[in-house]
Amino acid sequence: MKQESAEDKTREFVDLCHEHGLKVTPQRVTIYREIITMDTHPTADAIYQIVKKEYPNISFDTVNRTLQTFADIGLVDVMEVFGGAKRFDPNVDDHHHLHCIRCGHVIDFFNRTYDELDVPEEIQEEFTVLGKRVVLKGICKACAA
Amino acid sequence: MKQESAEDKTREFVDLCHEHGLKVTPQRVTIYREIITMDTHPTADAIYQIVKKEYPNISFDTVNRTLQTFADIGLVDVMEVFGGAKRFDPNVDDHHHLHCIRCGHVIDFFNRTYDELDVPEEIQEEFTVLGKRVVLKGICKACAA
DNA sequence: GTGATTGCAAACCTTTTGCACGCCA
DNA sequence: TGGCGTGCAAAAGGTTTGCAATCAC
Repeated sequence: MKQESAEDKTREFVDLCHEHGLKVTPQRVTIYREIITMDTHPTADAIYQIVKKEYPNISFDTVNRTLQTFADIGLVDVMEVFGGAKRFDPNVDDHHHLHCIRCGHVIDFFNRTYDELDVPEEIQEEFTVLGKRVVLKGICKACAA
Repeated sequence: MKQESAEDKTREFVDLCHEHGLKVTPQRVTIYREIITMDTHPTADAIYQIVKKEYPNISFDTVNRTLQTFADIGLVDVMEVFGGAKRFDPNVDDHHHLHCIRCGHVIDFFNRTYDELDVPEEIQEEFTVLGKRVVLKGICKACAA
């Protein structure tokens, strides 16, 4: 979790685009700048609604396609959801999820022990593990009340 | 994992329906009998295609609504998916998932250590944990080849 | 200049809703 | 018999696709 200035972030973004042969368009920059400040798991439409304020002419398709592109280059994750619209996770650092089965919300949490979970030999033989996540299912405080 | 005869299973199902005030209809019995034999994570449509063979007049809606009903009474789980159609998990025992980011398939696996993972105090204070699952993200053997 | 990207529209897929009929309890 | 459950049809919601115009390199 290092602090970076907005310019650093933008430079990083430009580099990443070039690495993957992607053009740096104002639409992509705007979307990028919006999502990196989010700590929720927005749908494409939610991002579209926010980006539209700064860039009124942008189309939903551009936002949606850009998010797919960002997912392809590892800039965002596509989240596991339980029905409904696809959600994107701007936080690609190791983290875990609390999933409230009542309201459906997914809350991020961090836990070093879970990050360092051992993967059994027999699974590593059959499957190349790239990341791991613990999902806790239950009832959040708001819903319990 | 105890073995049970088909009649045992059906009796169990009838009991469960009565417990929840649900009527035992031939459609529900047929769907139930089909899904308990599955070890995959079918979509509603996949189940519809299979059930239709045995019960040609059944409608997709009935299958879909029945699956929701089954999910409500804990007979199946609604799976977390990464876009696309909702998937149902007929296996409600504790288990974990391998998620192949290339083909999108999700493979079940069982692991006692993961089942017994400790949940940190500070989370239990904020969140009533009902279940836990480890999701390993990576590349499956078929896709690696 | 040229190929990637955008914006628009239509198509597609899945899920949800409303309603009349039928069947289980 | 009463009310839940079913089947059909339409609507809604989200994603994908095709194409012409535009823009970054």
